[in-house]
Amino acid sequence: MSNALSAIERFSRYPLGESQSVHCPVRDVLDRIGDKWSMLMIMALAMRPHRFSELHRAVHDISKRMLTQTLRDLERDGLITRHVFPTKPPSVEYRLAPLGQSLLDPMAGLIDWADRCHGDIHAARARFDATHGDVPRQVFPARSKVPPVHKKMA
Amino acid sequence: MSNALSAIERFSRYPLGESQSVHCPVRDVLDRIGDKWSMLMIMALAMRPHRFSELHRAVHDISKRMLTQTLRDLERDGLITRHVFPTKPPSVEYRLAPLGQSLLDPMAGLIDWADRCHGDIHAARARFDATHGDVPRQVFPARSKVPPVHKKMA
DNA sequence: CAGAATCCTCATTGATACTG
DNA sequence: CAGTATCAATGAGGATTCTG
Repeated sequence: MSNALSAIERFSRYPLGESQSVHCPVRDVLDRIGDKWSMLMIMALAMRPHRFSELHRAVHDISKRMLTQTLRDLERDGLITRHVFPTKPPSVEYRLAPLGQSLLDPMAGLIDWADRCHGDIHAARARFDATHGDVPRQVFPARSKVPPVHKKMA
Repeated sequence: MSNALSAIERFSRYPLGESQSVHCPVRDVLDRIGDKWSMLMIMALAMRPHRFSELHRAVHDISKRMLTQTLRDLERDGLITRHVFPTKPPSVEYRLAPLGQSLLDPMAGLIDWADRCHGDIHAARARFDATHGDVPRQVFPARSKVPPVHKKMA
């Protein structure tokens, strides 16, 4: 539980700010799996190869548009591979590339953490909401300016 | 490199789709650290406590608005704590809560992965772009409909 | 200094219709 | 089936201004 610091410190040699994710590994990884669907895709494909529709059914609250785009980005980054079988109708299978496999362990660590801690998190959240429910942080009397009429009126 | 599957499978017992991040640990963790700044904050605070402005300088391409909001969310979830020193001018210090500490190891695993693999990823990306540069996926002749004039014309 | 409040823009996503 | 193309809506995030 302390070798984490080594990674943190190694990371901290980067500017940490302003880097356009070119040098900063944190932003790099977040841009890759931090989006809404990539990690779900990786998870599904970790079990076994899936066809397009299978993935759609597995996640089923993703739109076809985002499914296509997410898979395309993952393929582009070399995390998954795409195999087209020229049947009729066509059938396309996606599988985890070795690079994607190498991501499974780090991801599993994160999932384990989420599993262990989501209870504490929800508890903390409930506590926070109960405490700071009102009184946001400081109390600004909200000097009356203009009545909040704020409609763009097409 | 195989105990990852245990986590994956444990995860796969969840519906995987449609869950509003209430039951799905993957979405849970992504909603928490998958945003643009949370992980950076955790990293910075992993080294030592920081004051508001210190964090702003450390990241310095975050706006004060997002800095405030991100810190607030992290505090709400119990990952960091906030200590107000009633000096003049006020000074507020943020530190990692135990719950936040527990996240360091999983995060470090991810950072390590990013460090090791971003080279391969960029290579794969360049390869993909060179290959599929045009010819997106299938070749649709793009039946001429309307010229792509598509400006909202305020 | 450490935020809050307001406004506004653009990127991400969803919905729909179409195709080989 | 496995996408593509287009449009519409949402929401995250930035810029600015104000306060104790």
